[in-house]
Amino acid sequence: MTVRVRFAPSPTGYLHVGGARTALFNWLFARRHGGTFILRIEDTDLERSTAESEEGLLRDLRWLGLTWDEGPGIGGPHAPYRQSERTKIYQEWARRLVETGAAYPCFCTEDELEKKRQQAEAEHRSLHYDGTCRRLTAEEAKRRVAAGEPHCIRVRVPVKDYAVDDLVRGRVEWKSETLGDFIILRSNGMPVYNFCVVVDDADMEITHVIRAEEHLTNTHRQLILYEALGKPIPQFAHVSLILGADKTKLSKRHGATSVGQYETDGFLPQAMVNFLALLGWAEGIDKELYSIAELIEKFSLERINPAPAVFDHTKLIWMNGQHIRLLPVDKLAEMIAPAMRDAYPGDARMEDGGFLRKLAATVQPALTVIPDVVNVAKPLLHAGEPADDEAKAALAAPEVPALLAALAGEFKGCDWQRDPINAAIKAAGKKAGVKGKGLFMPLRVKLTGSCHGPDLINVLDLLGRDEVVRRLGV
RNA sequence: GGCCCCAUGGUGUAACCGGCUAACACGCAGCCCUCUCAAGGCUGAGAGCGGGGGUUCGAGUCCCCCUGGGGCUACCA
Repeated sequence: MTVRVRFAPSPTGYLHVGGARTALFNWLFARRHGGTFILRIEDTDLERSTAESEEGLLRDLRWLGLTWDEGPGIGGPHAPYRQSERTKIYQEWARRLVETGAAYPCFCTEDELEKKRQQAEAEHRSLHYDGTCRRLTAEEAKRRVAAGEPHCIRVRVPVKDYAVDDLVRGRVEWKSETLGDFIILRSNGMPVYNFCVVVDDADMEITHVIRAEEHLTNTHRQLILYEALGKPIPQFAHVSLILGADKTKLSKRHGATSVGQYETDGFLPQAMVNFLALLGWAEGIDKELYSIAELIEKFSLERINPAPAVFDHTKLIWMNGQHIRLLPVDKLAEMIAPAMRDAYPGDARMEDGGFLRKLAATVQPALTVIPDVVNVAKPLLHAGEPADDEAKAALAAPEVPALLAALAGEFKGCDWQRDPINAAIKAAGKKAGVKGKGLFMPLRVKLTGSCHGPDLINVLDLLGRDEVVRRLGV
C-alpha cells in the first residue's frame, strides 16, 4: 500500500510553528516511504478564512521546503483541494447517508437546543442532543423537508464502543453513549468540519492521518463517519501540542510563533526544520544536527514522543548558528548580501563577490541569525574612533605611535597574503618592542575602533592594504 | 461536570520487550585555545525519574489510585 498523507490547515492566519511541525512530520513520513504528500485547505469557515492567509501558508511551506505532490496550484486526481470548492461533494454524501438511514434531518431550532442544554446542565445530565428528531418516521421527516421546514442533518450515532490504535499513543477507546447524534450539515446546507475531514480523507485515499493532539477526541466522531460512509479507516498518529516557556499552548504572547517571522528574522529553513523535527521526535541516539536528507532517512512515527514539548527559542538560535557554520562560504556570501546592501546602499563593495565572500568567511563563526552580519561587519566597514575606554586605553601606551608607523611601513612592503601579513605584524612588533596584546590591540582598535571582533588576519585581508594603511593614520 | 491525552534536570530528548553510578544537547559556571569577542575543546553544577501504593530478586520502564497540566464536549476548525 502506498503511503498517502495530508496537511490540512485552515487559512485563518499565518503558518505557526505547531502547524509547521505537523506539516513536517507528514512530509517526512511521505518522503521516507516514497508516498504522496497532499495539501488540503480547510476553509469551510468562510468568515475566518482569507486568501491572504492561504497564500502566506503556501509561501511558508515552500520556504521550509515542504513541497506538496497534490494540492492548490498543482491539482491532482482528487481535485479540488480547497474545501470551499467541494461543498457539493459533502452535500451529496450527506444525502446518501440520509437515504441509507445513517443520518437524518433534524428540525430542532438553535433556541430549543440551547434551552435543553441549559436544563441538562442544571440537572447534571449529559449535554448531548436528546434525539428528538431521530425518532421521527422517515415519511414524516421527508414531508417536513419537502414543506421547506429548516433543518440540519445529524448522524445516527450507533450504540457501540469505538477504539483506534494510534501510532503515537497506542490504543485509545471511547465508550458508547459518550456522544450524541452530531450535526454533519448545517441548516444552511454547509457541511461541518468533522464531516468534511472524513469525506475528504476517504476520497483522497489518505492512509495515515498525522495531526495535532487536539483532534484526538474528534477521531471518535470520525470513526463513526467512516463507518457510515462505508470507507476504510486510515491509521492515526496524534502529535502533541507545542507549548510556550510557561507551559501553556504556544501563542503570540510567547514571541514569534509564525514561520514567516522566523524567515524575516534571518533563520535558515534547514535549521527550522531540524529544530522542529526534534520537538517531539528523536532517533534515539546522541545526534541533534540533521540535514533534511538524514531526517527523511531516519524519521518514523513510532518514535514520536506523546508528551507536549516546550518551544525553546534559545536552542533554536543555537541550532541556527550551527547550520550557518555548516554553510559553504559562497552560499553564506549570497545570503548576507541582501542585508548588507540594505545597510550600505550604494556601497560598491556589496556588489563585489570577492569582498562578500571574505566577509562571509570572517563573520561565519559569529553569526546566530543572518541579519547579525550587519552589526558584526559594522566596525570592519568604516574606521571609527575608539568606541570605549578599553579601546582608548589600548592606544594610550607609549610605544603605540612607533608601532603604528612600523606596521604601516611593513604593510606597504609586504605581499598582501595571510602569511606575509602575519610576518609583517610580527616584524613591526619587534621593531616597536611589543608583542601579544600590546601588539595586536592597538592595531585592532586603530582598524575597528574596538577591542573585540573577528580574527584580525581576516579583517586585514578583508579591508585590503590601502584601507588598512589609511586607517593606521600615519 | 463528562470523555480523552500527557507526566525523566530550567528546556529538548535518551535509557532495547524491567538490571544505572539515569546519558546526550541547549542554557548556566569554570578552564583551555587565542590579539579580543565569538566559534571550538575540556570540566562541573543541575533530575533519582509528579506523589502514593502494588507486582518483582530487581521498576523511570508493568498495574492501580491520586495530583498536576492539556484537549474535546458548537449548526468553529
